[in-house]
Amino acid sequence: MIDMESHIKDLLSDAINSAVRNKDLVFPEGLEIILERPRREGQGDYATNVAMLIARHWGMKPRDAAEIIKAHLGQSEYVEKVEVAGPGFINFFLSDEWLTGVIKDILAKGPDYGKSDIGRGKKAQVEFVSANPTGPLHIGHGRGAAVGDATASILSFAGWYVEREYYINDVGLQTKILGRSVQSRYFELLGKPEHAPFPEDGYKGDYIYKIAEEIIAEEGDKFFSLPTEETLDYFRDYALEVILNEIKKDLEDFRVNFDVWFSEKSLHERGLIDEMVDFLTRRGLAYEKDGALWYKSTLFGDEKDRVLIKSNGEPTYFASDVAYHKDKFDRGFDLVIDVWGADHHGYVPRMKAAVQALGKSPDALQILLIQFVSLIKGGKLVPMSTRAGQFVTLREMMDEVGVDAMRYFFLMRKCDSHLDFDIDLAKSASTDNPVYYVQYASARIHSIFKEAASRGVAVVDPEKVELSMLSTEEEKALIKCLARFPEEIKKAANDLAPHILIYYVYDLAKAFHSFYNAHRVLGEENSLTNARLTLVRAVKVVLLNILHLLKINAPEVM
RNA sequence: GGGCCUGUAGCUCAGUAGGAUAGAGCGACGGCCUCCUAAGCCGUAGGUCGCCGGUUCGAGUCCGGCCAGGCCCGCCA
Repeated sequence: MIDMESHIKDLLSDAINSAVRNKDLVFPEGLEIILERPRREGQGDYATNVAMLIARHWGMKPRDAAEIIKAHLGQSEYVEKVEVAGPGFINFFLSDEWLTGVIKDILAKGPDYGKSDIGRGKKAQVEFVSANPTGPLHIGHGRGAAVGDATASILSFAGWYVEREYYINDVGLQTKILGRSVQSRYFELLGKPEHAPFPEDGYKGDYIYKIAEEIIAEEGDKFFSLPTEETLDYFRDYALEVILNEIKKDLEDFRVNFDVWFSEKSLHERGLIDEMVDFLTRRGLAYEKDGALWYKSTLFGDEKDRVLIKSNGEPTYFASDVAYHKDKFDRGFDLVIDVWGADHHGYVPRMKAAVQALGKSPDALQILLIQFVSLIKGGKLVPMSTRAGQFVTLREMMDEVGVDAMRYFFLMRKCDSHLDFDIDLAKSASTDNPVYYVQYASARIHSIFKEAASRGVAVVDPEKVELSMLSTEEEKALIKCLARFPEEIKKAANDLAPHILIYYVYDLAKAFHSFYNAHRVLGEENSLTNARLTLVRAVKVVLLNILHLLKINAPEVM
């Protein structure tokens, strides 16, 4: 099966070239032929505005240029008709041969249908979630997890080599506060709260008590006799490990698996921060002022220079991050994608500036900012505040609404749009719920095959099926929808935008449901039943490919 | 004060490098199961794309200025 888009582009550029020769015209410098898919019926399957772009160079009206190009177009068995329309569009109507070719192509490729090679095997890394291991994941992390994971899957499907990575902030002030919080609860539970007062900005959640209880169960009161400063590291390390394990389990149950768990501590232990500082200093990109070491990020568009090493000798969080990103690029990634909460957006310019200091294009780092999620329950906003320890955890949500609905809802919107997550809607087994709508298509397809088997209708080799019998409006619309999948993958990969696939899979389910309601697959005359059954097989392939990619279940029965 | 994101139908949102008559879902209204799952389908209504100006053959899309909402602006992490 040929790539229809490039086929039509070839036809067009050949036509323009021969028009240029015949009519003694010029071929405009840098002209690029763009195809689009017209929204409206009657405007063909593909359209181009190239005549409108070229008209000025040829000194004629757009429609006249379009007619000249059309007159020079070569024949193609896949193109049924070409029309000049509107202000000067050239519309291509594809033939029935093309439609049947789509179905055969899908069934031949199966799970590979829709794959692309636009990544050309280059290395991409997606770093996401990376929540501090100081407490359980909440729903905001869930959205980042879904978006990061789906983005990675899409890139992989589009021909990139992809790794998923989680950055563990296992050093620094927050971990110390965590340690103090647990230590304090430990003494509190043992009736000696005065030994270690609860820190002012400590972690107040119940999980801190649980960890303290575990320690009591394992170690009893053995820390009574030791100075609290000496045992702090124990409490901190213990808590970090417990919490990180919970995070890992939450993510696994959310169907996210990381290739690399990268410890910030290891950056320090391997001396990578000093190495980075040397690197910048040697290049004249760092200077001392007020006893601190500063990075000249203003050279690369940041609004002010940033401190790398504080006057007390400690590196800033930013320094760790620069060293971390240097390490990412040192590991050979061509594209590094960071998924951050949108509240970190002010951090983007300095990170981009850092990437340039490392000698990379700022585009080698792409940052996806994940906007906040508002939970709606009973039509009302669920109040949430991390500071007050009042938040809904990822685990609670998974238990309440299920992973399929969560992943679908988190992927449903552009990641930089606020998301209203309607819990009642996500849970409802009703027509309103888009997850069920899409999954219902899967269940119906399975039901057709089950019924076919019980009626003794065999699956026939697509080459031996009269696919030309698929001639109704709904059938053609469904096939055209199937044919869009590879393009949707490319779009989603280029834009790092999983929501494109959610919109597409919804369209596909809609086209299928329309077909299903308008026509019967089984019980028709043999050749028609075979043709429709073959079409349904193709729908199943595409539907499953998408749902697998997004890690949403495709139930056989609902 | 500066910066980033958002502003499209009653609600929630799409909208391809600037293209043709503005797109879905929900909600509202009206139809469709003797039949492979009605968790479905079909139809109707609903819009000065926040406001004003500019760029051009053409602007929801690009530029400038306002307005509204959210977020950020530390030798915190």
